[in-house]
Amino acid sequence: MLLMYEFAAIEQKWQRRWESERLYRAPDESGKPKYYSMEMLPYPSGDLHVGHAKNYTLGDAVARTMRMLGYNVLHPMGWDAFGLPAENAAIDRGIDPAAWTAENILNMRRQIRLMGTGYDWTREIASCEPEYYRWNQWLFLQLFRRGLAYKREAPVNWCPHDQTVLANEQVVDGRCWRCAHLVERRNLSQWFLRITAYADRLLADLDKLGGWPERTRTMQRNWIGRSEGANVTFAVDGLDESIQVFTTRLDTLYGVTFLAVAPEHRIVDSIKRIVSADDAAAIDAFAASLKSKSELERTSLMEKTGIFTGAYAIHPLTHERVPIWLTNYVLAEYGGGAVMGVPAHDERDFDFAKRRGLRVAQVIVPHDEAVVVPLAAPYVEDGRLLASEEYSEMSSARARDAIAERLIALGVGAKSVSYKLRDWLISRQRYWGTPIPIVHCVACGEVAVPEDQLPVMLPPREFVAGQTSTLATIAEFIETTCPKCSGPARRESDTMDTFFESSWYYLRYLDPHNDSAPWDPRRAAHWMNVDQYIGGAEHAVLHLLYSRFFYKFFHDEGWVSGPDEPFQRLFHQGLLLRDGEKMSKSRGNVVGIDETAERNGVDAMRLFLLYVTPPEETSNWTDDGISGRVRLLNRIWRACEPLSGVVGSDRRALPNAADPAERALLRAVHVVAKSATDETLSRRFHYNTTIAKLDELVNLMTAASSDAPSPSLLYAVSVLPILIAPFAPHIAEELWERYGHKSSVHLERYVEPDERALAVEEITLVVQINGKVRARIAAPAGIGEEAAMELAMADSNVRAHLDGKDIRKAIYVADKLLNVVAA
RNA sequence: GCCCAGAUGGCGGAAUUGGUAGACGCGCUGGUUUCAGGUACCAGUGGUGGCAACACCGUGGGGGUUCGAGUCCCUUUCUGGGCACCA
Repeated sequence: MLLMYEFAAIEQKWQRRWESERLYRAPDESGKPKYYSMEMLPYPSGDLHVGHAKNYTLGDAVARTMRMLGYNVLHPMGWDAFGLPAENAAIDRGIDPAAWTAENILNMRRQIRLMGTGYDWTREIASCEPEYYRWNQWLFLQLFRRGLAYKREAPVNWCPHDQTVLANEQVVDGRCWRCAHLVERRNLSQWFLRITAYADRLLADLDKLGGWPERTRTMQRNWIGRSEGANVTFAVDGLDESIQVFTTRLDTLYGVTFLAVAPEHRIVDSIKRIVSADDAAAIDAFAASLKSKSELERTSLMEKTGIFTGAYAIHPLTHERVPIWLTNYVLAEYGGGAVMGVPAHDERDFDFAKRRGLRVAQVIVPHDEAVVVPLAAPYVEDGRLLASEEYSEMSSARARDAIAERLIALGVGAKSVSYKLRDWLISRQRYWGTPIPIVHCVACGEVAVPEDQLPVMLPPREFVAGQTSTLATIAEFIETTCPKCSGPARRESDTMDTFFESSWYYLRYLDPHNDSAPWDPRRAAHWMNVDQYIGGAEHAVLHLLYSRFFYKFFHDEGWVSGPDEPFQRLFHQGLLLRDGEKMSKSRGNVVGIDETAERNGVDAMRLFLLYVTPPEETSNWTDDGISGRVRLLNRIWRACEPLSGVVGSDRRALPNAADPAERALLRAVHVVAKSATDETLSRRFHYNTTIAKLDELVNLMTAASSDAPSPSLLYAVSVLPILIAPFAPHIAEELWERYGHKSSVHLERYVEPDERALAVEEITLVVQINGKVRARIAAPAGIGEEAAMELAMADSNVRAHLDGKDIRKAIYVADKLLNVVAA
């Protein structure tokens, strides 16, 4: 009978024991250096599949290796438990979202344990629990107190399917990030967080984040979108009011032939009063036609349109009259919602001017051109100014400064910086979320719920299948009294964007049961920052930006200390596909955790996920692929288990060996140890190469097995469980126990790579002639150039290729290569 | 359109700093063992030629630097991702 590794019983046995012994608990006090390692917390949607396992297995391997390298590792897990899927399930089926969520958490916690992960479950959190969202509300109140949370009416993104507004970051290609329906534009009064107040710091501090993927930093940079330029004030002819435009190209100011204004601009109402009734009617009609269109529809999807208002602005320097147009392509929310139209030097203005027959006035020419020729396309580069009064002949760069000075002196301009980043809209017109702790009083206005009245509990409600509703419909929740004046008042009926909860949960893990503060700053001082954060790249401008904003706020408030960035190192794992396709229920190609654990075992699954590609790459689940890892585990079992009575702690000292095969075996052990250590400490996490080296080791062990095992084989067998513990924790633990050890292999120190064992005595000397390999000769390590040349010349193939040629020179790379240059 | 990352056997990948291209695994081919086997063991497996020794070709295409290039430079094609009227 072949000896087979009976994974099912063994894996269960150890998962139970780890749990009952709380093996992975991270004490707040320890003599060891701390290491905070975390994966993005999951939404409890139902079932986990092997795609989730790829993420958690990587994080687990990292945490386990760091623990075995001597760190006090904090590796927590929790649940991002508020959100729309639960509410939608509740509406579909007429059930309670809390119950649905609790059931899913139960199942997913079981599945995460089934993966053999080593989390500190004593720190588990769920964001839908009052103990958690109470602090969510508390943090909101602190933001409110500082003026960083405010309510205002603004054009916002409305998803007609999900029946709620969305943050800018949650609109992807003009569509709702969750349900992919086209987003509409609505003017609504909503709660915002003033993330723009932190725009400069969020941008500048990206440079500190050397441990982040460059592409993620670039995405955040682009999202924040800082532009340096100037504001210019254009008076409106016939009005006391003016229009301010933002431009980065002040050097083109003399090329302005029109002003383009968003139909939402404040000036429009005033303009209607000074133009003809026909013009006013046309303005209204144009504004109405764009009113509900989203930014995407108005800009990317539509051609440029616009109407002349009938009014004129006055150019601040030339005092010429400039027609004011309303257009679809000017964004109301950026740069003041008005643009100076310079068709000669801007693609968009050129396009619009051509369509509407507006004048094109060239004022910049390339430095090497003397004359103005009719433009077939706008000239958008810097150059030399023309037709610009005293600024003519200046370079663009100098003119920008000179014109800015003049405008400032005249009081009609100022240098200015604009950002694409907009304030974070956090109101959601949905039930299953954190209630915003504000009361609207007729007399007092917006009043914060006093902190001692937190949490504002999410009221229970009946869900009837097919029926949507929000907190606004629950009268006993809405109707209240004002905390200030005790007069009649109404509670805020919106709940918070769930990204609010996930912007600070990494701090709650540090102090999950604290009922007087969201966390103790001393704990934060000890554990922060997160040393390694692992999660998907899809959060690059969502969670990862919001969290940075929150953390900077906390830092300013003195609640956290040290660097004002939460995540020192970030790693994005790649997707996991199934046979080249995305896993999804509708395709029916989802590989579940349970069935995989049952068929192949968890250790095999973990090894496969780490082995198939480097972790940042998209990888592909195949049933054939995992069988290779099942085979590896069986080979490990057969190499080690029969010797379990022979090996014990006395076999763990590195033996001396003279025999080349034994030396190779010892070396293979330490090659694995070095690889695992290096891949972890370098944060490259390419455990695929570590496991390939493990394959080589096991191949050597299989070849070396005999009735009289050598000291080197016994050594390899005795330390193998330590080597594989981070990757295949169950089989490692089982072998360890069978060797007679009383405590867990996961409490052992990892095998320290030994230079003596890694040293090679014999090398392969590669002999090249003119760069082509002509011989490979075994040679002792440390051989000198002369001796190497002698060996090479003794080789018949080398001599044949050198026949009749003069040796010009030789390049010798120690212990590797000798290249003879000859002609 | 702009920005970023890639392209290596039938497949996933290895080669971290210019120095043996294809480690390791999957698949495939042949064999051994077994009453039996999707899960064992052994051997082979980039292409062409050759009994072999060996030779030539080979890391998307083209060019270059170098004694030597998957790796560096220029250019080009394709793939993936992000941004996309931000004035």
